[in-house]
Amino acid sequence: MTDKKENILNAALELFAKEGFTATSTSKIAKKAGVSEGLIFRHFKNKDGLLEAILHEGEERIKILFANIIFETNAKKVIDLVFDMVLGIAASSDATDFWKLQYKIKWELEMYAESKMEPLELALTNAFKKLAFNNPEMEARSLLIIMDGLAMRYFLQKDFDINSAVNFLREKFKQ
Amino acid sequence: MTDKKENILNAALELFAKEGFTATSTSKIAKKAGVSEGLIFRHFKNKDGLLEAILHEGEERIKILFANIIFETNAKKVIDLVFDMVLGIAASSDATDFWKLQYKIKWELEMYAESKMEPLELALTNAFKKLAFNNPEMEARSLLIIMDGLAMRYFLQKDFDINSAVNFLREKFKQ
DNA sequence: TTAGAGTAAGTAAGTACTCACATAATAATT
DNA sequence: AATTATTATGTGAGTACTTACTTACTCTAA
Repeated sequence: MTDKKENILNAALELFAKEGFTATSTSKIAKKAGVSEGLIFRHFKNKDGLLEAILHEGEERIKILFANIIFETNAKKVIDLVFDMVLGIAASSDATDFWKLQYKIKWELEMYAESKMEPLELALTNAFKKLAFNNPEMEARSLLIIMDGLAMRYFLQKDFDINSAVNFLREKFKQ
Repeated sequence: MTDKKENILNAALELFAKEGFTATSTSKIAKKAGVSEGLIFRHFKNKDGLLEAILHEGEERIKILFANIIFETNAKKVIDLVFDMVLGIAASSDATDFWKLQYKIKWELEMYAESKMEPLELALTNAFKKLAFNNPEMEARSLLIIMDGLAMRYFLQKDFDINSAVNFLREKFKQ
């Protein structure tokens, strides 16, 4: 991958996350990346292709992030790691941009990729089963719903205290 | 309010909720509403003004919806009514469009109006206090976070079973 | 020498918005 | 009551500008 191609991907990620996909023009991306507008179309065919490339890179990233949780055998730790993941995203500004884009795209283009979350949901179900919860499937699903709620607040509500919210909810899943 | 003005508001609500604010052009709205494009600007000054008018109508609607919950004195019922509200939104297709817009706009324009939810959060805090929960503030906040998570899934995940999710989570807040 | 990386200057189709003008409803004045 | 003046509602054709995308071209490295 050439430098300029990477510049385009970085600039697009940042702008899409900040302004949204439709509101970000290819000329804005080119300017930010320091390249000619035509180069975007040389490398990615069209604007959709550029988004696809970013999302594809993202999938790899998500896989790696999830792998650490999925391969954990201690049930209690699995649940804890999911909460830690949220705090981890909030701690890294690079990860924040990336995850914000994931959510923004979900709302703007209405493409909820359930399959992406499936392995995590399965790992959680298994963990709750081990801990003898009497509805492990729903318990796992609920936890992921809560994650979405937390993410939403974190990204959109300026003064949101994610740490205290995460720690409180963590306790709710302990007994 | 004239018929044509109302047509514009309805068409815009539907299109904004479906396609997003930026992605919806004023010409599309005019066509759907069956009016000339110029009339939009006569009535609402500009595209932002049109959105503002829709959002303002929405605020009144939210106030009415919340009032029923806030004036409930039975603590257990307050919590139950919040869950009922979510199911109510899912049951009415008209309410669905309206609430979907609220969320879409949040993400697209990144304006999270915390103040809108404040009275509801207060009522919930009070309810949890009455029920002797030992962190009623966080309990209330968590419930609203969960509502956001539920809304997100309902609007974006096609096969999401909101009824079973709501009923399961309802139980979690009972003891 | 040939393919990929890169650019500047285009393109047609849209974008939000304006303006001159027509008509309908309301108010004021005879 | 009848006429006039004034506003509010509505339109169609236009505006300047932006949009995603193309094309013809140059440069560079293998």
